[in-house]
Amino acid sequence: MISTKGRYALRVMIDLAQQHSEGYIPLKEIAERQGISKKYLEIIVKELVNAKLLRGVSGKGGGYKLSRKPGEYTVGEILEVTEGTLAVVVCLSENADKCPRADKCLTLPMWSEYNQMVHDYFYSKKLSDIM
Amino acid sequence: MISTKGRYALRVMIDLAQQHSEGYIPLKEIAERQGISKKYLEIIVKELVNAKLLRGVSGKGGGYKLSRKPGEYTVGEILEVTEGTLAVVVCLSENADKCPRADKCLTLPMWSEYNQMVHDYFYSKKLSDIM
DNA sequence: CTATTTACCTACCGTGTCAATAGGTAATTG
DNA sequence: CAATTACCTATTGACACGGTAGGTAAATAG
Repeated sequence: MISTKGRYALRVMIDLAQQHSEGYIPLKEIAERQGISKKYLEIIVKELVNAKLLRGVSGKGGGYKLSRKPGEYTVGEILEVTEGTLAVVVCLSENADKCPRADKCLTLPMWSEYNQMVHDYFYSKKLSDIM
Repeated sequence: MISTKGRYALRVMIDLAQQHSEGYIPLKEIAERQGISKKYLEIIVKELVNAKLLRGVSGKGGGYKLSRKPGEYTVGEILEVTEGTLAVVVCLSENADKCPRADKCLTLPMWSEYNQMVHDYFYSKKLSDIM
């Protein structure tokens, strides 16, 4: 299940996409507009900055801003930053050590197919598609 | 992410499907064949029994058995029993109270579409498809 | 140069779930 | 009666979720 963190991140990104080309937007404004605790958003936004999806500037007149155009973000990459992974089972996550049962595992093909489906869905959806 | 519980449940169901029409299979055998802790499987199997997906019989000669034919189970219902829900966001889970933002929520349509996709995938996949 | 505004940083907390383990009781059969 | 099996009730440690609290650093306006 997609957690609050991922869902909030997406809403922040959409919010910023809508204010795009208006300079830096303070988090306070976003939090109020979205009705989300600013304190909690700080954590989320920090991760988005670390991943270079956003740019943040301190001080008066500062705030946050998309670092690309809305059409150049996929929903998948936004979710992956905040959710850690989009993998649908642990065996298919990035840093999983090869399962010894993999060869004979009857369920693995299904998980792989499902995983692919989920990946394709979110990586073909652009931020600009949902604003 | 699908938890160990759901993945184990599926493996138990497949195991039993393969031993189908061989009477009741003791959990000990399944646990050994699958290389999963029997104690932990007890918890999972209990839920499957409660949901009437399996029949369990105590005593010598007892064990577990599918209550239907493998082709009559969907992967979706098996996962739903053990995972609690298949909903991809909390707003779309069974017992969620209507979100006040629903009308204007820009992300909801995407979650709904995604939710539908996941649901369709797992409910169109039969147990007999993955044995 | 100072006050204000903003991001950024560290720490903490309560609750719940996951993945098990432990140690029984009840039912059924040979 | 003995053996086998399911079934039941805890308990545990680790960790993630969804926050809150309170501070420091940077940048700008005046």
